[in-house]
Amino acid sequence: MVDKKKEQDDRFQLDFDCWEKFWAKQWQEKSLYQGKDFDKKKKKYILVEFPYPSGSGLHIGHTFTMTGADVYARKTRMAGSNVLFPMGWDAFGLPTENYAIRTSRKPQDVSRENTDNFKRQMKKMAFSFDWEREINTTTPNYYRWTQWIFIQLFKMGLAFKEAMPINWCPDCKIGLANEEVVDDRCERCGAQVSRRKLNQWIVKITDYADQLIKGLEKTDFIDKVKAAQVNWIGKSKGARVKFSISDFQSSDKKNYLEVFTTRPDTLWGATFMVISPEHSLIGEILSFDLKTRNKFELSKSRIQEIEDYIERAKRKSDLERADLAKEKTGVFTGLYAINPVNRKKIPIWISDFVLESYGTGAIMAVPAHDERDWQFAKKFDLPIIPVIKPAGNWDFSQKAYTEVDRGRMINSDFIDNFTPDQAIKKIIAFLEKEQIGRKAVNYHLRDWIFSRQHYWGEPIPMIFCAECAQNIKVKTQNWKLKDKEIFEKLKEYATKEGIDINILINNPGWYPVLEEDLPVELPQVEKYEPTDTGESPLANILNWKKTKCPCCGGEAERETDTMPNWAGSDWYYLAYCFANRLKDSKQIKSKSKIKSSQDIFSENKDVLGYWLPVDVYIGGDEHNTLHLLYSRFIYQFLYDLDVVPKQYPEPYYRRISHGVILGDDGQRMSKSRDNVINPDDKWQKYGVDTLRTYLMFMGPFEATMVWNENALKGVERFLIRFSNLIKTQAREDKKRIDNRGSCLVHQLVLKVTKDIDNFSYNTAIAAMMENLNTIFSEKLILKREDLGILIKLLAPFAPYLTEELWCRVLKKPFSVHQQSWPKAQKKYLIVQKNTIIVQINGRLKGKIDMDSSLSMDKDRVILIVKKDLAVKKHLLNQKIKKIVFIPGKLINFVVLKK
RNA sequence: GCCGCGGUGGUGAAAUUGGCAAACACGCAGGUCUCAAAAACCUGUGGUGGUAUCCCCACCUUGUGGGUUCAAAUCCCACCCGCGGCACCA
Repeated sequence: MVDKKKEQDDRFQLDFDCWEKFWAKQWQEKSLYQGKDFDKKKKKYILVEFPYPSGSGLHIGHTFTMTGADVYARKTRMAGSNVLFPMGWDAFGLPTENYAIRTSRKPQDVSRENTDNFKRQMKKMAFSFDWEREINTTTPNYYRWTQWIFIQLFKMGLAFKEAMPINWCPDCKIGLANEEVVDDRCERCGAQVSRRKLNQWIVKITDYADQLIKGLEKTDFIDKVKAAQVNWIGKSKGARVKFSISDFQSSDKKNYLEVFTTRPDTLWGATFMVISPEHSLIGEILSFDLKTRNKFELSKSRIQEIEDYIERAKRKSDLERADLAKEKTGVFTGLYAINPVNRKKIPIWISDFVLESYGTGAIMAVPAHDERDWQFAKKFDLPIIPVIKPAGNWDFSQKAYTEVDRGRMINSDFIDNFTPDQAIKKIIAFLEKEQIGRKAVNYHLRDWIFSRQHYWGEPIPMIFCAECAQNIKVKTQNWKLKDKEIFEKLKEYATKEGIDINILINNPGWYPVLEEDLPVELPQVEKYEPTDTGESPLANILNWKKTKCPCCGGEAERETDTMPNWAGSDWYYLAYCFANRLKDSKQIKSKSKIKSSQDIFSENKDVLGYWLPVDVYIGGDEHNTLHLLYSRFIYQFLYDLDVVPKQYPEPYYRRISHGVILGDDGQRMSKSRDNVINPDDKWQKYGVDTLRTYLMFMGPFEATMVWNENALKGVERFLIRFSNLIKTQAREDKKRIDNRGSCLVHQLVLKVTKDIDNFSYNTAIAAMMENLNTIFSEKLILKREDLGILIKLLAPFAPYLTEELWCRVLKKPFSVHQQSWPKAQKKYLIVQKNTIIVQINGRLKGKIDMDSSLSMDKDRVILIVKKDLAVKKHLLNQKIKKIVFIPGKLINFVVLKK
């Protein structure tokens, strides 16, 4: 043991083990890093995504990201801001539940252990989080408000239950959101996803699609993130157009097909229509009686063909259906539609390239001007009628012409000769006037499936009363039979709870849990195994499930689904602002009855107003379209509810993407590849400061980087040299000091400050290394105060070492992390000498150092240059045509080429 | 296909308001120290060629090909490649 220690000392010369323990204790006792509500200093809310505390502990990626955030937070704090830099736990989730099932333990216990481990590691890494504000999404005091938000969504008509074909993972036994399915496989376990129809809570995020796009304007997200979100929402502008169906009326008296198109200008070119295999019209067709079948020439074999096609489409996976390379398939329905602009009869086909979930599930096909329609027309020999004349020659039998900004309309009646752009405006006006269509927009964004059939999540705080449901359904179906008593009761309830009665009618039997009864706590259970029936394990806990109807008082049942993982992280950045008040929300609850308006957000509007918005949000690209979009949506919703401050409609101002660290083989780290870097091993071997500084030196903060242990040793060398400099010069006899040292140090202050502000940590460290090299090679002696400045500049990166050097070597007062960030002093920034670059025809021929005042004067520079031996020879026998002079920088002689 | 980002030594990279390409670090080579090794320190290190084995000089070099300019890694045009996201979205 002793030998090992000694060996380490000899080898590293950094006694990090000793200081880390010592200073960690000091910091803990003094709690240096608290953000102070309402402090007069400028506030800065610096947020890094909170982790899911998995069993394997903090991995190197977390360490990297959080170090980056911590450096920024530490520097900002030293520079005089009141910094809020909090941390918490996004602890609901499947891995914990699965682990708990495997080991027959409680998820609560497993989660607590993981959280403790993460926290220990973060403290070791010296992340300057404000631990007073720690939050955990799985504590009832926290998810009480996650549930409250859900209830508000319901009350505003943005949450409803509906039978939805969902992506079902047979391994996890859980319904997945579209976002959780990657290439037709479960994002988590990789199992092939199948489709199931289940009753699911749906949140209407699509209602906020426009607002979510528009809100981006106000933020300072990097382009990549903005683009990803806009792309994900996928807004298209166009028109909805009604095509009547020839000789047909559906059971609900509809005799038309409505389509969405972005190209209403090409309406005259529509030669057929296509509906999705899930379209409701198909059900009608298949249930035709014999007479009707004959009318539409629907022979037995044709009906069979349609049935087969639909059956095949059902079995196809989304991936197969989306395969662009495959040939178009389809089947004719026997029905015809009437093109509303030219009264032409066009056939209606079924094909799986039309998606039920986008637009109206039906399209008008314009094969001359749409690639897919063209392919379909070619396959089934349907007519291709051009309605735009391209600028040049175009062979429509070879390819569709899809441009909008060039060409002229033809074959199109009153819009002939217009450009497609102009034609779109004309035709929309026409459609609206004739009431056969209207301007419309569509989004790729789908509504958010909010139900999960698992134990370890927030219970959805809803109650279902079968009795009420039955009554409401009867009532709405047959208004005359309305039961006055039930209606009055419903009305009374609706008024008391502030819910629009129509919402209750649209969701028969569903009521939110009374807000004063929140949280709906997860019951302690024996078994967490998910069931194969599509029901949550909570469904088996009968005494928990059983409750009273908030409306009629009769027997009712709780919703047993839980919320998705994203729910808790939707508002966590708000929770940090009032984390201390979250802790005693139990007390608030017991305080008589709270009014429904007294939610925790409204109550804390002042403190939210102080801290919001998040100034810098650091996180991974994988959350750009999911977490970031969901949480912006929830914030916008709360904003519209008027429970958060009105000053700024977005939660986050700036978004920074962090990079990824690959294993030393250049591959993504994974256990199977055995290339995982464990931060614990590294700090034990090299110390926390070396690890932190290395992580920041590896490359640009947002880049993908490869782990290189040798480079880490290089950083270690730098820290050793740095501490040697401070140690030797702290005791140095200070007689030989000149200004050169101070000039270098103050220039470094400028550089490091700017670089940290731009998250350009690698160049900040490079500059410090360069500075150190210069000090050594020029054998400069630094003033004590300059040594102090160097320590402060390094402090955000290497907090332990710099504290040691500051307090114990320079003997300055504790703590370096509470010192003010150095400012570059003008008197040290005045440059005495300039290097003039001498070029001939733009090629470097020499450099001449001269007094900076001289270097600004063209004639004098020319004189000096012409005298300089090294340069002079290049100018002999040359005819100078022109001289380009940049004062203080460069002189370029343009000479005639021989 | 669409959107976004990128392509610079042996490696990670720096330089992006046009003005010294390769800072800083790794690696490598040589040296000092040592019985030896490690560590540490010092020196060198883009390529090709030239009476180049010493300083020296010329030319070439930032994915490819053009262009603008006194001057281009940086600006413009065309193309190639890589990464990430979306994708039969009407």
